[in-house]
Parts: sequence; structure tokens; C-alpha cells
Amino acid sequence: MNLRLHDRAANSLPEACPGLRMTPQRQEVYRVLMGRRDHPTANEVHSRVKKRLPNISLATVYNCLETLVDHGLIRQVNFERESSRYCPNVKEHGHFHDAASGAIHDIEFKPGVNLSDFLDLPPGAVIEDIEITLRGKLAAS
Amino acid sequence: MNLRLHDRAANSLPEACPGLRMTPQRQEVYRVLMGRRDHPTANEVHSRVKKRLPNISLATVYNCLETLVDHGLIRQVNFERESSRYCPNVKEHGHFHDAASGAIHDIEFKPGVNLSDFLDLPPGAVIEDIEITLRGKLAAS
DNA sequence: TCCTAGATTGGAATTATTCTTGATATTGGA
DNA sequence: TCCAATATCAAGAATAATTCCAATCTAGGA
Repeated sequence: MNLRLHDRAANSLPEACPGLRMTPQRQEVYRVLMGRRDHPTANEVHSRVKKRLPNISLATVYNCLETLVDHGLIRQVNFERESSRYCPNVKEHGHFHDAASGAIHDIEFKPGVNLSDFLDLPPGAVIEDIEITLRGKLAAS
Repeated sequence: MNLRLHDRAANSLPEACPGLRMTPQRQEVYRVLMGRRDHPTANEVHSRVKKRLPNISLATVYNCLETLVDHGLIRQVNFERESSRYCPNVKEHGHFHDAASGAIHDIEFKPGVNLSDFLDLPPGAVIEDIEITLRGKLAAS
């Protein structure tokens, strides 16, 4: 159960973020993501948020998610051509997509490893963003 | 210029593939991908293929690409939510997306490295597919 | 040659996402 | 406090990539 991947508590508000007005909608979208870290789609976020904000529109959920992503409070995650998913774990990490259950697990980098240790990067490449996605199965051990 | 990433020649036909009828359309789609390894979208493939097969439809290009992917002759590559791109390099590899030029470079794994050397995989995970995408800039050295 | 399975086509349908527009809310300053 | 400027929200329309569908077409085997 990786419900606590870093130290913000599940019901905490995001720390003040310059230039970001923390509206009830954004707050609730964020709260919902922190409360259940299962990489929901915008649609799923919309359903969950509606429990507290019944009038919120899907467009607003998209807006909130985009704003939170732009401010670095959450991450947008894409698998193949599926709907985007959203993840409140902003630490650099990858994802493991369990083909059997459909579940998505965050994958941490081992401490101290460097990208160039295992990849032949083009000379002079300055990496700004990494996306690592693994697909497979969890052996029933 | 990474025009030759593995040993199939740019104008070669794919080796016989069980259960795959090599129609002119599939052949030409494949040839076009081998001829210019720049990760084109389905649309771009369509434009290029039309030079030799002017009546080919975009739907057929999608069909051919899907079939070739299913038979392991090419790979489908996704960046964010952009259109899928296609790549005839079927060796396990990652991609570097140069933000400045938009160009996509294949990234090879260093020999002998193992996924679990740098990632904290869930116990019992059997990996079937890896997708590594880096975004960044090439420093003008 | 004829038959059949699979392939191709063009257009319609789908679907996630973005855009547009008008209404509403919030902020900072007078 | 009140106002104006600005940001946000909502609803539905619009977009764009991709898939689906139904009607031919084609190649290869009997």
C-alpha cells in the first residue's frame, strides 16, 4: 500500500504557491488526488470531486488539473494513448502498469543512480523531464 | 545521423513474418519508415506513402501501422498526448525529445545494465515492456 | 476458375481534450 | 467600503486523432 509516498499528509493543502489562487475547486481537486493515490483520470477526478462540489464541471476539473500541473503540485501521467492520469507524487519517479489488474504503481529510482549510468545520452543533452513506464505483471508469489 | 540503428538496410523488406500478408500498402508503409527514421506520425507516413500509392487511405495507413506493430516489425511511440509516432527500430530503446528542434533521437541502453539496478521494482514484477522518454535540450557545444 | 478470408476504402462515429463565451467571483487600490 | 481589473467557472461547441463500419476488392488455395 503505497498511500504515503512523500511527506505531505493526505488531507493537507498544498503549500502556498506563488501566483496560484487556491479556489475551492482547485483545493478539492488536489484533496481528492492526495486522498487516494491511484492515478485517476480527469473523469474519475470529476466524479470524486462532485461528492463535495456537485456543480463542478468537467471543464473546470481539466482547468484545475492543468493549473496544478503547471504549478508543479501534481504530475500528469500518460500511458500509451489512454486518457491522462494524475498523480500527486511530484518526486521524480516512474510507473509500473500492472496489465492484470490495471493498477499503477509508482516506481522510485534507487538512490545515487544517474541517467547516464545506463543510457547512452546524446552528447550535450540537458535532460529536463524523464518519463519511465513499465508494463508487466505481478507474479502471484 | 542515426540513420542506421541496426542492421536491416533502409530499403529491405521485412523478413517473412508468420501470418502477415505483405501487401503493397504494408510494404510501402514499412519501406517509408525504414527510409527515413525520423519517427513520423501516421499522417506524415500517409503523405510519404502517397507518393508511390496515391490512392492509399489514411485508414489503411493506420491499419498497416497497427499490423506491423502487432507483428513486432515496428514500434509505436507516444509522447505526452501528441499523435503517435512510429519507429522501425525494434531493439529495446528509449527516446530523447529535443524541445528546441522537435527532433526525436533514439537512446540506447548501455550494455549489461539491468532495470532493477536503478529502479525499485515491486517484488515479483515481470516487465513486458519499457518506455523511457527524456525531454530536454541539446546544449550548443 | 471459383471461393473465401483477409485487406482496403471512404466516410461516419467516437472520445478525450480544448476552446469560447458569458457569467461570477476575487483582489488591490482609491 | 466600493470599483475596476483580473481571474475563474460553467456549459456547450469545436477539434483532432483514431477507430469503426459497410461495401468492395484481392490473393491464394481447392
